[in-house]
Amino acid sequence: MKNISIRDVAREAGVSIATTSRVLNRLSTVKKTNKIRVEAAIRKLKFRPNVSAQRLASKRNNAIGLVIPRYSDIFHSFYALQVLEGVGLAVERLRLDLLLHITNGDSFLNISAVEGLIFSDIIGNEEEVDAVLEMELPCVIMNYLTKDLPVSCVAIDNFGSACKALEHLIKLGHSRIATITGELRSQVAIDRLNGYVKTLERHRIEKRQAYIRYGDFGRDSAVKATKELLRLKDPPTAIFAASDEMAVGAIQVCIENGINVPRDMSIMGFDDNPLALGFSPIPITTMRQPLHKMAVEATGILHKIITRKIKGKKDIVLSSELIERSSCQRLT
Amino acid sequence: MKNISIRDVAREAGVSIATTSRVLNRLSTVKKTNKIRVEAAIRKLKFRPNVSAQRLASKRNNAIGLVIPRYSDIFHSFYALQVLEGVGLAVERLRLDLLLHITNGDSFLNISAVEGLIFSDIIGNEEEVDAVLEMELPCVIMNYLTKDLPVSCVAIDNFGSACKALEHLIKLGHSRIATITGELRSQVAIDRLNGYVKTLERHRIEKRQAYIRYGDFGRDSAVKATKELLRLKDPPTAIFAASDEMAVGAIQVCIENGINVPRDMSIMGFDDNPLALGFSPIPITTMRQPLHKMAVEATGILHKIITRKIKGKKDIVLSSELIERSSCQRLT
DNA sequence: CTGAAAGCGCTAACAA
DNA sequence: TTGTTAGCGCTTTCAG
Repeated sequence: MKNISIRDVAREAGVSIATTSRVLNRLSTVKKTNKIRVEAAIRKLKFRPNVSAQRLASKRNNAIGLVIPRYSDIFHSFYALQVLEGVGLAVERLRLDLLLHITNGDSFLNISAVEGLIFSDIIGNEEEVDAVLEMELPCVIMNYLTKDLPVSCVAIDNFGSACKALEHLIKLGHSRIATITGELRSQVAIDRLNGYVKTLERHRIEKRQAYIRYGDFGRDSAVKATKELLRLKDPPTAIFAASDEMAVGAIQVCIENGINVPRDMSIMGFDDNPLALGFSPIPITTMRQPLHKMAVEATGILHKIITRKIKGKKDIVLSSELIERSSCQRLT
Repeated sequence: MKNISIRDVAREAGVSIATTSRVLNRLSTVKKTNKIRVEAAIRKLKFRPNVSAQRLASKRNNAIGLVIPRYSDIFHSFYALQVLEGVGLAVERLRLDLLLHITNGDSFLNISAVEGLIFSDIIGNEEEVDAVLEMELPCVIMNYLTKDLPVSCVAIDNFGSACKALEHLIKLGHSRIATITGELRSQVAIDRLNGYVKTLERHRIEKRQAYIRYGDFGRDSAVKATKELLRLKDPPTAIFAASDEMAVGAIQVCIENGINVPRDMSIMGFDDNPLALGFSPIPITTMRQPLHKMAVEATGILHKIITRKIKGKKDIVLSSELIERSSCQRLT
């Protein structure tokens, strides 16, 4: 039993290969009766076009690559998952194939297998990005804005989001507001910290060095930081944690120390990460990042670049949304 | 600037196309000097073979597909992530392309784009599995054992793992052991429950219906179940939770109720899921499932089937490992 | 609206 | 060890 090809379908339908190809490609220049006959033949023969041949002949390949850096714990990251899901959904709608490439930078995706690339993050993949750019392969970078590189970016406004978060806390009457930062080697964490600082300045609220504690997005670092904050002679009345995981840690420490959240301490998270929120004793007020949307947008832009509906660089910045739950309260 | 092809390389190197192809494919029948010249030409021209042409000509395509069901929260699942990471790693080592297909069953992966398929789970993809089997496309199913289907399976011995867990608790002197099950529509949850039941029987320990509480793998369900357990006139001294998430919930409830874990209550988890364990106030004793290994094995088997190093069905069952931490204690 | 035919870039006999 | 050449299965002019 050999594989059936377009030839067999053409013969079965009593038309030429060209006509068969036309109905395959939905070209409208086919007489209705012929179209029907071809479609019947396809069904009868269970014909599936050979994508490699299609790609070779058409010089299109209808596939994009998603490259994800291989950190040690990238796969414990809510971020990676949302990206994957968003891109996965988008490619399905766009009817593109998705080639997944998880790399620490030492291997490369075979470039001719895709028409474009999405980098879920630039960190750890700088070289590959450069290489791709040099080959003029369409590409978009997520979660990072660059003015220097001629490449489209889709990112979240972490600075603005942190500002929004702080505004909320201030509006609730807080002025003794601490923050637990994320891993400051990441731009994301820096932006969130800057948002914290700038908003305090804007409101002429005194900044205290002791209120800035350095975390790493993980729960343990927040546990440590929160304990330190509670030991302060003049402890804060609110904590802005740069991640929900850290917010959960902070809440747990407060509870263990008999401090009621939110009555005695307002705690705000960041991410709206259900993985973390599920473990919180009380619902956390947080900033919801449109990660999923970011991924969908990135895929859409890439597709438009590939199909030449966009030329040049196109950046998108998405903003986060305040999700009020019950871990923050008006200062009484 | 047109794309450079093998032709250009051959001309540049002063050899034939065939020879060029040979060095591309690492066929050892090429004279060293020619090999070097070709390699130099490739580098000079920055030549990258066109994979579609290679695939069309060779009838191999060096790509496999991973199909992941699109549950509403598949992407909050530790399971999906471990699978993805494991398969991702394996394909990189095997130098295969990975096509990712996240589906709720209504769309299909273009079969000619891959040489084989891995199903991360059979649930929700029964039809696609059947279709694939019918086309005789190599395929392996993860996390599910079937004797009925002529298809290779790689799964974890959930029954045996649960038995091991119970043995541990019993060895610690417990006999009033409760369990909080997973979502019983899944085979995994059923197997774990059966392991619980069978081990109690084997040790002639009285089974009480009240000690079996039905959860859904999620924290909330365990919170509810644990509260019920604590209200019992004759509460258990140990709880075997079918997931770490549930174990965390159970521990939190105990602590809230002034019950010391592990002194007054031993709690055992399942999964060794760092996402959950990080939120636990105390380190959880649990069963570590080799999910990552399962994914790597599945990829390996698929590759062997494709390359005909294996014929027929080949199943692998992996067992879990007891990870002793501090949420369980000898009954005093 | 249709068909013949020329490739797409590469692999793999086969012959040398 | 090498080169010649016939396809792989499809798309796409181009002429009808």
